[in-house]
Amino acid sequence: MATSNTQRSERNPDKTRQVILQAAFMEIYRKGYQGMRLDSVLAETGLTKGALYHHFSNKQSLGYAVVEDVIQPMMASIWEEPLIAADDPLAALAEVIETLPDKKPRELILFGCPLNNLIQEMSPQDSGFRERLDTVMSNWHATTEKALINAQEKEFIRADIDCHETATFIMAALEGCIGLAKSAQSVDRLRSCLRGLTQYLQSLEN
Amino acid sequence: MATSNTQRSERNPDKTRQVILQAAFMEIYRKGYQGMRLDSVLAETGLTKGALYHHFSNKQSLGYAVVEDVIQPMMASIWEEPLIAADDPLAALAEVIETLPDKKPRELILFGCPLNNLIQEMSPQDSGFRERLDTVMSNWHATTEKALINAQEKEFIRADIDCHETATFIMAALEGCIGLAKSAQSVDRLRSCLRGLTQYLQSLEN
DNA sequence: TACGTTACATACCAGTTAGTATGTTTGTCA
DNA sequence: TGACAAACATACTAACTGGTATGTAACGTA
Repeated sequence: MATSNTQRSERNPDKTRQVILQAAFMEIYRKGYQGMRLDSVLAETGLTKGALYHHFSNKQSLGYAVVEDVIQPMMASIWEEPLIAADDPLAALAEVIETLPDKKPRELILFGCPLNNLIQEMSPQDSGFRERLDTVMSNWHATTEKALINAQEKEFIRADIDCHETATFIMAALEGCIGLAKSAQSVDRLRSCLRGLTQYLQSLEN
Repeated sequence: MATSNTQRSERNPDKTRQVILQAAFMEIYRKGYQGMRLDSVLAETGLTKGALYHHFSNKQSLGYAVVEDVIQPMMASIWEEPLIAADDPLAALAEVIETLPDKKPRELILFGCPLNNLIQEMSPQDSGFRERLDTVMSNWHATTEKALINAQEKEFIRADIDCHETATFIMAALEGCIGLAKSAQSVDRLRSCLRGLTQYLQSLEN
């Protein structure tokens, strides 16, 4: 009964799994899925092949797990939580977008959006990735659309606006801004580009 | 003196180089630079290692050449030529954007934009790629900005618009739309998303 | 406390892939 | 026409990389 719960490293399979997932995520974020090397992931965690292949059946399933267990919750925490119960959903949306460069400016400019990176790389090549990534996109779209509908009901934005289509465009424009900043590797360029998006958001106002 | 100029395959180094470049471009377009295999390129062309390493010093320089000699001219032909001398630059811009899904719908949805793909994959990893891709982006931005300034001078769009920033946002939004369509693999979704962009363009009008 | 299972570690393998060394043919030019 | 360089082809290698086979220590459990 004397289980040492001091999160030390005696034996903790759940934590081990998370450690692998997190390291794999960072490697994929930096090098892409195809560029990610299992050996690099293991070197960073201090674990070995045995541990990795105990928790994941192969490289592909590790990649899938990164989408489902890392990227999906990450997107939810960034978007769902701030938007779900905001008084002014449009303002909340603009707030999230504008403060994005402040969170992790260096990583965001260097490596872009983890979700978008994987979509661009893997969607055409692997249907398993495509379906999982599409699910994350659908969830994101749903929360964005809900926020817009909510804002429309509260008459913050015009009644003639197609919330479904607008949500799609906002997502696209945002990913586009982040992606464009990557070629220039400049925070200023990111902010400048995002200003165009906030202007667009303003053009929706009632 | 009897050089058979019937473009047959006696010996034609320039053509050989172009054949390699074109095959490499398609492989990169489909699999990414890291996913592109020299053997696949050679298999498609019917050539061998000797030919490839005679024209290019290594994989990297082949990748660089694809950016400079294939992607750069491709972007120029799509953007510069239609916009450079249009009577109504804003309408011409909207025209290019709207007709984009009609050109190569299948490839565009499956594999996205060749330029954006390479930026997202290679900019963080290889400064040689980054600089060359940034040059292409700068040229594209210059022509877009010129079109906007031209439209502003002809009073097609409002005088208070920052053409530099707006050009950046248009590029970002367009790449975003194309990228988003990839996860859904749907032409409808691309068109729907582009409608948001054309709406934005309309909001610039005088 | 013996036993089986989980959670790893270690050692190794086979296929892939960029790159090289060398040979051969074609065109050019003195 | 003979020599020389350009334009390839062929054969090979070394390193990487995902995956496997096997061993072992921790943990729950009857």
